[in-house]
Amino acid sequence: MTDTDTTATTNRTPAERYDPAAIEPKWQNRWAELRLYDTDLDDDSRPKFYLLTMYPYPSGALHIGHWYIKTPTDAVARYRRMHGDNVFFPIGFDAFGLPAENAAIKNRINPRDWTMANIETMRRQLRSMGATFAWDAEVVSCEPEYYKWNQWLFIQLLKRGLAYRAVSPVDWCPNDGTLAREQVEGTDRHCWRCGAKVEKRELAQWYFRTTNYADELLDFSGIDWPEPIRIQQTNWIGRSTGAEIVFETAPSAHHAGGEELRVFTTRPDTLYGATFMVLAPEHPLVAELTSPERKADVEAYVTATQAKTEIDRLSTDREKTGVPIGADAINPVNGARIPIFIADYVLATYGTGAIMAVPAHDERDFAFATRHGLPIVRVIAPRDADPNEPLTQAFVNKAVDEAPADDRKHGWLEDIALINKGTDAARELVMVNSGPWDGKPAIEAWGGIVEALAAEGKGQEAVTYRLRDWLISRQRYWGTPIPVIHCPTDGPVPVPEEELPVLLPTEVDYRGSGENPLNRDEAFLNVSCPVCGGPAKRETDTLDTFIDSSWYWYRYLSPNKPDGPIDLDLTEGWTPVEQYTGGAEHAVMHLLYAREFTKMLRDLGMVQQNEPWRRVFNQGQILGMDGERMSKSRGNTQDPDELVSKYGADTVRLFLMFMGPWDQGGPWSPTGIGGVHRFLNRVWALALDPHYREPGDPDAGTLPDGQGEAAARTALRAAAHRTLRDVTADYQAFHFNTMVAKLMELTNTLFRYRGSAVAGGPEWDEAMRLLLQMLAPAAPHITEELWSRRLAARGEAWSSIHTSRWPEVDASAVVESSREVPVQINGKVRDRVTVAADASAAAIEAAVLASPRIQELLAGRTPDRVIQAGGGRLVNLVVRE
RNA sequence: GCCGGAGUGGCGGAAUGGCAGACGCGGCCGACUUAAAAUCGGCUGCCCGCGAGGGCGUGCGGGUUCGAAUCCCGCCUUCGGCACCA
Repeated sequence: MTDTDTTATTNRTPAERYDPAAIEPKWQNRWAELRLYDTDLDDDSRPKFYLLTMYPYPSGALHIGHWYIKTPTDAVARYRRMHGDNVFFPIGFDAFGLPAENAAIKNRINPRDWTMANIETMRRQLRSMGATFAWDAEVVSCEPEYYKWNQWLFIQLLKRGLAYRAVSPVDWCPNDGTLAREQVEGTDRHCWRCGAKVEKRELAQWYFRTTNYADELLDFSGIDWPEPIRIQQTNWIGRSTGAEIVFETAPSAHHAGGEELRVFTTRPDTLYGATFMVLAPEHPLVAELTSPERKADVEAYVTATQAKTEIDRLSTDREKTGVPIGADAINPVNGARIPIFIADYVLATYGTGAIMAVPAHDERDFAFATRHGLPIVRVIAPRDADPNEPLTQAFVNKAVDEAPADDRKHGWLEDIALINKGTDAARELVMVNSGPWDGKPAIEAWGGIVEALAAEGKGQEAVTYRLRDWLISRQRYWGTPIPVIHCPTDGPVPVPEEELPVLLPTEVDYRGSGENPLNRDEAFLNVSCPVCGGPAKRETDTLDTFIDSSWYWYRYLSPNKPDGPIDLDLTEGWTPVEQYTGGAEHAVMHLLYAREFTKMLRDLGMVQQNEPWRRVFNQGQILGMDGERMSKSRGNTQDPDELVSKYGADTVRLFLMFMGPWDQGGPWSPTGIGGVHRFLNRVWALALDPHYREPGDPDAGTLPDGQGEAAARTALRAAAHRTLRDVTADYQAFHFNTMVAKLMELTNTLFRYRGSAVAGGPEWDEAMRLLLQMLAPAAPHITEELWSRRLAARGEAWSSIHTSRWPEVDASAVVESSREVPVQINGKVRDRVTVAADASAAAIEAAVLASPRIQELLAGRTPDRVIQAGGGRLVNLVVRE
């Protein structure tokens, strides 16, 4: 802290210094006392505006990244209130999750104690932002009052058949149990905690039937979301239309054959070109079909596959490895025997876990065939081409490559349609090496072959998705216990609703391991079966925390409702949420899970809407100075408290908004925060002392050259209203950085007139009022202070600037009488001419041609063309050389 | 690897088919001050030129257009996500 007493000895300014430390707590307390931002959820007299920011994970202390996320959203809340909206802007904590367990194991404390202490710290820090959260509505997801309803909803979904149990593999460490992907380290895949080699283990786990909703999730109608998020979700869902085709295994020395092998393909038209088949190494028939002499190789390959991540397996530039299993399949259309392989580029979780390989028409299959010396048979070719000429690469579709880019995005079927429409790139493609189909147009084969198969019961059209059902089981302590009891007689039985919540035991001993401690908690584990009363075991898996975050904003509306998760009446009045803001890293998973969960809630009758949020804005992520993600463990966090004590909350808020576009994020750097602080000081100085003349400015107190007093008044008013027009648009579009820049510009303009004849006059006064109101949502404390002084000076009773009405643009103030037109010759700016604001095109052209500089450059030539762009905003003279 | 975003002065960024570099930081110069700090004002993309002025310039290479940071094609770099981090 610097000693501010020295100001008394300088004659810099007679006015009082801007001291945020004195102002900010004062107004924060005043707002709290007056309950200025409490939301009356039953007030129907004003438009409702539900503004939601992603509830934070209580990781420890707030860092600057939290401020980056929250303060612009708070500015929006304040901006909407100034428009008379009834704004609901709640906050809570996403309190279950892995970091609490990691901290608990490491420090031998209880995850709940760790979490609750962090929440306490973060609550205090969130208040210091001057944010207008509706704290009464707070939701903390690790409280039984909340997770009880996770359990209740799970049971409803189970009864509806939307939750089910299936076996699937997890990454498993013998010492620490199930591992998250981030807990598996290195190419040798060892455990992050103990270093042991990670294995796969098959576990029975719980799922939600997400895929039921796949088609509906592709439909974004009725919501207004940024296109990149919609595209990412659409690609994540990955709908493909194709066919399921039934192959049969061929008899062999060791095997009778005749098993069905179903494949999914998007290219049934290429069926005659299938020269081998590939199963996922995890395919259930692999063990059975493998011949004795291939067994060792196949098993080794299966084991090797387990050590690979899906990202590795799907990488298109990796060598396409695989091994034959010593069995053949029979192509249903021509009876050809084709060898069966396993290869890791085929995934068990997609389609049927098996493909027919058509190397001539698929790049991955082509690579595999080339590597393993398998035949490549072309079945589609241009009519005039030699069908048996060897291919150097997969013939995916030459016509597609030459088609206009927009058309190329569509699939094969559309491309064929396009070819038949006779586009420039169109070329007639015909079937070859395809028995009865030879010579027929390729466009007929796709549907025709599927139809023929269907007639014989050997295939049908099918749709498959990249999206998989949602695995909701977690082998962890710190989460919502799954309310199920496993009875040896009755199987898995839901816990009766009147016994909810199934409480998480408060005492927990990790014994230094990541293994779920619930597995050895005898008191928790041993229960009687709700059906037969016999001895039974409680489920020890807990729910994925993405479930907590899939409905918390509904709970905010009635956080204490004792007899159900959601208040239907309030929900109907207040949701879908008008605006949701949160990190871009959530563009797919959280934002998709929660959409799906909302649709399930709708099907349970808990809500009457299809989508949870009308608008979504993903802000960028603020990184540490090292360019890495900010985290306590990396030690690259910035403590906002430090900055707040030095500059005040208003400066920090404003600086975060000014840094750059909000959806971009970027590495944190405090460089430049002084400039924002200086800006607030200038606003302060203008408001307190309009007549002060700077001794350091030679022009202080004078009007700009050639500007009379009347013109100065008009110019001041025009600047204020133009700023209001632009700033309003910027708030609306979340362009906070340019919003601040425009307020700085207006401040600079006011500074130019400070101490002059127009300072303190009605136009000045209006400009000051607009400046304070425009700045109020972003810098709430300083504007409230200056507003209160302004009211006092005018002898008016106090009322908060934040309840004042957002001003209206006076369009007549914005219009100008003349404007400057840049003049280009062949696209290079060579001159500017001034014309009347309403000058006609002819008048502009005349003015341009009359310019001495332009005449000189034209040197007697007449322009070949005169282009007036944007209604005469710019003129381009085209002169041929 | 796949999907999505971004690349512009010394730095953060503005401009999304029409004046490249708004606004701010930093730097230089000046005013005020005994002085320093603070504050205020001016200049500040690069190159050539005393100057008037000219040339070059938005990651790289091509293209469309009277006109491209912006649109299209092909690359490069970087950030986010890839299903048990939240």
